[in-house]
Amino acid sequence: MLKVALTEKGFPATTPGAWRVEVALHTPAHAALDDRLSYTAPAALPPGTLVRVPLGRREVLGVVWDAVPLEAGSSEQGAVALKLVAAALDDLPPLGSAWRELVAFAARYYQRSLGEIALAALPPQLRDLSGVQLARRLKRRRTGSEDAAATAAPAADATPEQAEALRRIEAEAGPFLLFGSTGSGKTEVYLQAVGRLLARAPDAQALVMVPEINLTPQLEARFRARFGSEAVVSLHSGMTNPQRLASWLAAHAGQARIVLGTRMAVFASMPTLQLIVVDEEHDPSYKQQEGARYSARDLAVWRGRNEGAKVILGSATPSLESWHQSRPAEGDDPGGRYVRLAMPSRVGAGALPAVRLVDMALQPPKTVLSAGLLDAIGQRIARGEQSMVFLNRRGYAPVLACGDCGWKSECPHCSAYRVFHKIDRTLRCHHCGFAERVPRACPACGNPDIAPVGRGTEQLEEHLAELLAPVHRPDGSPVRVARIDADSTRKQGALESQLAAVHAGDVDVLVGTQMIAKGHDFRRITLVAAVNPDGALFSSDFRAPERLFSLLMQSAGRAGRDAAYLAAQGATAEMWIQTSHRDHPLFAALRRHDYPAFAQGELTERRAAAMPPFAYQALLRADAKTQEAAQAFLNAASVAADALEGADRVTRYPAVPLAIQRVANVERAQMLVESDSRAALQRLLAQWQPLLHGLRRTPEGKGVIRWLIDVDPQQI
DNA sequence: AGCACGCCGACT
DNA sequence: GTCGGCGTGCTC
Repeated sequence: MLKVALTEKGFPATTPGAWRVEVALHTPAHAALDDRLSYTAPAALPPGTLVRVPLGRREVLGVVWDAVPLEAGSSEQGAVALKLVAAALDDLPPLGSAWRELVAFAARYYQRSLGEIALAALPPQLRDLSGVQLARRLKRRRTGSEDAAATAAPAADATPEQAEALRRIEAEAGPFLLFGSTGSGKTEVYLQAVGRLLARAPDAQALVMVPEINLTPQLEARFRARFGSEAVVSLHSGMTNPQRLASWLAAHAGQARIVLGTRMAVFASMPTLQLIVVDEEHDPSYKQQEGARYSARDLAVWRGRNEGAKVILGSATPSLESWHQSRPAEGDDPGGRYVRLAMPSRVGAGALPAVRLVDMALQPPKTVLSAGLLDAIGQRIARGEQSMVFLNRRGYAPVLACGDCGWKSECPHCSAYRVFHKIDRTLRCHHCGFAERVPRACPACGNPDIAPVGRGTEQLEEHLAELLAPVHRPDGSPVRVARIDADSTRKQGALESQLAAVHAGDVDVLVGTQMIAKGHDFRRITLVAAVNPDGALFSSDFRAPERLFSLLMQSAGRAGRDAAYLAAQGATAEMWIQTSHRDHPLFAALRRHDYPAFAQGELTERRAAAMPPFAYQALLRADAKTQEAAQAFLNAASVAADALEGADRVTRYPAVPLAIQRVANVERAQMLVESDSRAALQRLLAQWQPLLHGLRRTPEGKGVIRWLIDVDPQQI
């Protein structure tokens, strides 16, 4: 550590080091500060070196971006007296140019500061570890990992479809969209693509991303079994800081051949990266929803092209962006930039489930579970099979209301209702977290008769247990209903143990939110039901149908995963959907498990309405003390943008309140900004940034708490 | 973002 | 009389 003999503190700034270094620091985007600050150093620090530098009264971690020699005696445009770099972490190899290019691109594209992205991409522990501690950590890593080179298990035989996909991945440049139905063995393609790479190139690295932390353990198990434990590390926010640091160091040093992780892993330093896999590429979780709002999937494609690494995007229901980008050439249309690889067949799984639509308009009013569905679940239980029931609403009931005076359980801090949780007798706001004990009587009029309105997973669980009480399992024992959602899995390890109970057959009916729709492979589930999916059909968010279709397809994929089991049971897998809109075209495509037809319909509409992927969008959002202040800021920003070059190519819509306009006593508004040219949109946003800083000082900026730009927003 | 400085209410 | 509320301003 500190091989460059860095000068003691208090060294006079008038006799600085011989070099001026530009350092990227975590300075927030809306602080009107440059994203690189200049310091002096007695030696040339190579770009990518991690340094500690003084900033105000504290000392922070930064990344050297550039170093230039200082002319002896020249007073360096004289403006600011430069401080000295306090320390360089030069035991660590500098971050490579490819990594810095990725960070720089992400900062530019998503309108954030360089240092914010750079520092967010580094393991948090680097920030507070001293050089000595870091050196010790590096040494431990090196000594601990010499053995166990290849305990690799042999690959399974590829099906003809898998073999063809692999052949094209080898032969063509990509990026590839691997369009494989649930159960088609996409993971096996990833495994073999990685396997071939590692066998061919002795030091190559591969990055494999999944949308959720919950999905990493099973993926990790498969990769470790195939390639040996030493080759594989994980990177996700569920790890402890020391674990994350260890994984990050192993990837940075090139020791880890395979990095598995969630969206943050797209920024992993991997000096010999040659393959990137983005599994379930359509999943909205790849878009970061706070801080720097980057899309890890889009960055993966950019990174792959920039570093010459192959990119595989995999999904059974691709995002419409990726689907459109992978369209084949036709007539005048040269086609998209991605190569589409289709794997329609399921491997070792039963036929896709039959989709049954229950017309809720024909059911008695207030029916939660139709008699037909209940009966079907009962039959499965009697045969020892399992069922899964989805409802995308946590808690017991979304609202508690007084029948006398009309009081409802509004959150005092948000424009939303507090959800009734029966288990701990609380009213909880799902937006700001405000929780109170359920009142005994109506707080407004004293009426003791207050009642839950609507239903959530807690109530559905209770309801199902009651209705199914007369049914018995094959051995005569009573029915067991379980629930998995964000509430039931709050404790560490709770999800794992609950999933294990389902696998062990201790559960007959599993109730849950979309959490259970993703990835988990249950062998004995033969029936899946969506109780009330209608909300998304007529949502104001144009992406809602796309998300619903994908969720229902994914859910359907949970049923009948094991062909041998289905055959032995003499069962057929079923997906039940309760809806009041059974003629909706979405369901027609779903019935046939026909994603291409669904996508074509949606894309036709999107093209006609000039919406993504035929237009490029960004949101300017403002948070303020009052809704008027938030909107005034946005409108002033819009007026200011008129003067910018190329403003005529970018449409700015009126400022509107967010769907939930107040959260934790902060009023929120946004403005949609749209163009048919990504470059034009980018140019405008880049020029807009300084104007927005300036606006904070004007009367229109009064009361504005913060503002932010969301490029390629997921939710509008 | 931190972390200061700076001017007004309830307590060791 | 102080401890501390968070409003405003600065960081090479």
